[in-house]
Order: sequence, then structure tokens, then C-alpha cells
Amino acid sequence: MLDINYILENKEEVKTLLKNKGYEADIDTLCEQLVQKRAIQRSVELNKAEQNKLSKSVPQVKKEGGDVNAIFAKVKELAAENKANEDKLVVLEKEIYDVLVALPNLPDKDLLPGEKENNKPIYYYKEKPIFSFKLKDHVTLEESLGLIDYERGAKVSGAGTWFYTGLGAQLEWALLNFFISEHLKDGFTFMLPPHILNYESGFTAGQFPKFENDIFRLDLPEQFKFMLPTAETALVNYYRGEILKEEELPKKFFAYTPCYRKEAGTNRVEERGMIRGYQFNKVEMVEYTADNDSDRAFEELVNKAKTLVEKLGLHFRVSKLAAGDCSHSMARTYDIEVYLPSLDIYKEVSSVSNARSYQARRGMMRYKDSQGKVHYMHTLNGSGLATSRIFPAILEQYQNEDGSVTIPEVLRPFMGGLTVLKPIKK
RNA sequence: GGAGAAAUACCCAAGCGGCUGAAGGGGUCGGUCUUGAAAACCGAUAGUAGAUGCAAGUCUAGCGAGGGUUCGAAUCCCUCUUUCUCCGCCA
Repeated sequence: MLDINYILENKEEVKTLLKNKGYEADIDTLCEQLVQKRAIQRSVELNKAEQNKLSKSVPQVKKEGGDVNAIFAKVKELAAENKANEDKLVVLEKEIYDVLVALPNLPDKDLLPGEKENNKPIYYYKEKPIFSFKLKDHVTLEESLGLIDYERGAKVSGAGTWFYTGLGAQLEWALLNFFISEHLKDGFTFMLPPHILNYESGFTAGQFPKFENDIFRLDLPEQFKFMLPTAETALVNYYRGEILKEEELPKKFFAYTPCYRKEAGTNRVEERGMIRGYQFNKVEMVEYTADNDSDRAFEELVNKAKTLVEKLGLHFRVSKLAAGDCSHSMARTYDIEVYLPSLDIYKEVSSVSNARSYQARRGMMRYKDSQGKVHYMHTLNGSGLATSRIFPAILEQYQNEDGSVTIPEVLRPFMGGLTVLKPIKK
């Protein structure tokens, strides 16, 4: 949620920034409604004050034997006068709220306007790997090495799902363990959140009300519960409705959860296999900071995500996203994109974002500074990392001519010292 | 899932229609005393959101959340949420 007063005082800037993000909104009407709302509110409150004053005088007047009925009548009259304005106020407030709540976050001013095509790679790690033999793609490797069973996944659940089998499950688990051990080393706090969340959590994170259709909602009567699409949604609600002390910040968390998303199911070659499923595993980092500390935290999270991929020895790049490609709730996003040789493309394995106060305003997450002044916190999140693209990237980038795949060194301790995955005989 | 009880400020807790935006403790902060500390004593400490104002301030809302009754609600009524106790079921 944006600061309504900021919108009012910086109308033109807000319009431009929203446009940069590709969002059309009638800011002028919003501001007019706000001014109107305040005028009505003022008159309603003055009337209320009068009513309160009269009501309070009743015991005194009674004691003195005055006419209490005249007061009752007067208050009723005032209340009746106020009714129309009160109704108007409720309607106006709702209208303003609905617009305000749907507005995306303002992108940072240094971001290029526009969509994906204006994303800018700002960092590369290693060169593209060169192979002297015919490459296999990740789906082929997963099957020949006996790591993933897509067919039985489809049988048991449907398209867009799979079983990790045997060493495949071990490799997946090794990745998660590797990420977890690195975050622990960095002093982040390990969290295992609930996977079924309530509406308020989706609202605070910014998924609702705009993106209610992208999540798996549980079929419960009279209750809105959904499967988390990312651990961010849970972690970023941890302090909802709370006021922390400034010295408690920053709070640094990470969590492992599967992520449940409805978006799967394209048939594009790019998204074969586990590239875009209904369920994938991810370790997610979330930081809560003071409102002047989020740029530092952003760098920290980007560096952490980068370091993980570097330690895995994979060729990747970091892209600074254009305004329109940043998520709805985010002011700034950098993607870590790993290279898939078979397709010669880069695929996102981590998205690091700064929401600034956008989520904190929605969830009333604040802190008090040493002067006792209350501020909104800043929230940031970043994958660290999602496995469903790292896994294919490892298979492809580490594949050998004989069809085997060398296991990245950092993962070996988590796989009982195993160094290579060999094709299984049919 | 069933049955009961509860939710008040940083914490505990009183209050059950007007004198309560809230008694009393505890905590925290400051002071007196002390070489220093403890104890004792004295004082301070009520958040938050919104409106208005240059400001001091004033006003509105607010005792789990949302509605209602009433001239007036922490207090009465309804709905919901959460917590606790007991029973059932179960990894």
C-alpha cells in the first residue's frame, strides 16, 4: 500500500512512476475523493463531538433537576443530521480504499520503464560452458540418470508435478541442505512456517486482492485459506500488526517450503520438465529492516543469492529488472538467472526484491525509534534458492560425454561423498 | 469434531450502563538516600489510527475484531477470531 499523503503531495511523480510500471490509475480522481472525504469527515466529527458533549452533561443536568428529555431530543436530532454524511463517508472511504489497495508499489526512480525487454544484465559469473560432445537436455538426463519420474507424477497428481526418485531426491535434498547451512553460517534464523495461510497474509504480502486466482485456494466453506505460493507470504506476515523496537532490527529469516502455484502448465519447450511446475522447493530469505536500512539489506540478499550459485560453480547472470517486470509489491528487483545450455537461455533461480514500506503498510508492521517515533518497517525477500531450475542447470552444465553428471563439490558432503551420477541401465 | 471458560494498556489485574481512556500491583525510566549497589521512599510513564492547526493543542475512533441496542457501552445483545480446560480422534 502506498502512503495516501505522499500520493496527494506528489501526484505527477506518482503518475509517472506507475506508468513506468505499466499501471494505469486515475490518480486525479483518487485525490479529489480524498479531499472530499476529509471535508465530510470533519463535519461528521464536529457533529459527533457536539453529541458527546450533550450526552456527557446528562447526569449533571439530572442532578440539578433540568430537562433531560430536551437533551435526548437534541442528540437524536444531531444524529439524524449526521446520518447522511456518515453514509457518504463510508462509501467514499471504501472507494478510496479499493483503489489504494490495488495500486502496485512505486518502482525505484533509477529503474528503466517498460517490461522484460528492458531488463539489464549487470553481472556475469563464469563463461558459457563449451561442450565437445552432443549435449543432453535436463529432462533427458533426469530420466536417463533415474532422478525424476514425470510419468508417475502425472498419474498420481497431474501434469506439472513429478516424483524425485532415489538419487534425484537425494540431490534435491542436498541442495536444500547446502542452502540452509550457508544461511545458518550467515546468522539468518531458520523458520518452518505453516503452508496453509489465511486471507490477511495474502493481503499483506500483496497477492490479494489482485492475484487471488494465481493461488491454490482450499475448498472450505466460509473460510479463505490458501496454499502458500512462496515462504515469503508467511514470513512477511510474521510481525503483522506489531510494533518492534528499532534495536530489534534488522530481522533476518529464511525458510524452506514447497511453493504451490497455479501458473504451471505451458507447453513451451523452455518450460519442459520441472522448469515451471505446480509445486517446487525453495529456500526463501526475508529481512525486516528500519526504513533507512533496506538498501543495505538488498545488497546483502543479492550477494547471498549470488554466492550460492557461485559456490555451485554454475554460469549465471544477475539482471536488474525494468520497472514493469518487478512484482506488484516491489520497488526493486534483481533476478539471478542460471544458464541452461540445451536451450541457450538464462532462467530465474532467485528474485531478490525490496518492498520498502509497501507490505508493512498493508500489514501494519512498524517499529519505534529511540525518540519514540513510529515508522513503517521495510521488508525484503529473496530466494536462496529455488531448486527447480538449479537442478536442471546442474545436470546440464555438469554433464559428461558418457552421459554421467559430476556432482558439484559443495553438495558432495550432503550426498554421502558421492561424486558422480551415472546413467541407469534400462 | 463436541462441551465449557476467557480476551482490558509493556506484564498481571479491577471494573459489568454516565463520576472510567480505565483502580491496584509489577516492570521500565528519573530522583532522594548510598563510596557504589540493593532496599526503602518520591516522581514520571497509556500506546495507536484519523481529522484540524505554523505550533501548543483540540476533536473523532479505540478495553480481541466487526455489527447492534441506548441520549450515553469496557459494561447489554448478535456474529466472528484467538487462547485455555475437559471429552473425542489421530501422526
